[in-house]
Amino acid sequence: MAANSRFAVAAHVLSLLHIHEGGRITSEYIAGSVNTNPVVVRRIMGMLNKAGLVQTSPGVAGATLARPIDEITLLDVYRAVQPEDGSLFAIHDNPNPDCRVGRNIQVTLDTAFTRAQQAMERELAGMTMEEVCLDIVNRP
Amino acid sequence: MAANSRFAVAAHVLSLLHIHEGGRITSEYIAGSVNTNPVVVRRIMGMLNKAGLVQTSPGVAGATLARPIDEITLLDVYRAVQPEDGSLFAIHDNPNPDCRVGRNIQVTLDTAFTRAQQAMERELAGMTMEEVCLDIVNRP
DNA sequence: CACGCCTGTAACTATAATGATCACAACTTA
DNA sequence: TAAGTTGTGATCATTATAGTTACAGGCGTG
Repeated sequence: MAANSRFAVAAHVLSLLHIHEGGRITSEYIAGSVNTNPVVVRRIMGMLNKAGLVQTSPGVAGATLARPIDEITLLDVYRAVQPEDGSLFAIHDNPNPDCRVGRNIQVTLDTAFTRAQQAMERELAGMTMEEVCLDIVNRP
Repeated sequence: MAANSRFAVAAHVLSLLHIHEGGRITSEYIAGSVNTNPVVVRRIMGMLNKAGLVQTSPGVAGATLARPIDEITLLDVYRAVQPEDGSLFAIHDNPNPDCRVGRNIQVTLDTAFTRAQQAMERELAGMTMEEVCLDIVNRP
């Protein structure tokens, strides 16, 4: 469970909120669908709330989507639940500045890694939660 | 240090091997440039060896590139040092099969996540270690 | 208004990945 | 043979994540 499944859980939560729109589903109900603990759901809903994707109110069940479902991209969801600096790849610290490779490797790799990450993010930005929900309801 | 910097270290190692081609650099020398422990370097060289990117011999210093530097892509390097199943994003286990969302979320997200990962990998596949080395030596 | 339900959070635990380090067997070469 | 090197197992510290308990505070219905 060290792998980061928050992205997937967040997409799951948003799908449920959309499909049950109007109703009032509790974190306990959502947790039952995700198969996890209600607190985990509330934590992720908190991140989605901070990111402006949903609106929640303390004490009242049933968060609402803060935006039309077709205006929430997977990139929005991904970024909402990434607390770190958002870098997909890490670069080792303090390479030897007395070595030409050590001196320049960080800048060089940062450029390359950024390109790769942006390609991934462009793809995520091209998919919306509406498509995800449609795909879900069109399956048996 | 939980972030995975093996990809960056592997690129660093390959750059050193190319730039010092013909010479015999030890894992200790490489570790000095990377700023880590020689054992860490040897382990990563072992993965590069298994992936067919370098050739090493027990007891003898100075691994050699197993392929021309311009035929080693960053995707090759990335894959060489990813021991896991290679998935960029994790999906939570055992969602509730009695719920339409829980029943289908895994397949749906797997499709979307695969698309994003493939976009990233295509970008990595478009960059070679030759370009990385050129960029390094062209810097002060 | 009182009670019950729900959210938001802090605190703690368990698990896993990673990197650093020590130790040592096996191999190469001078 | 001796020195140096690789390959690898074992251990430890650090960190991220998820699961869980506990509880303060908000909300709404009776």
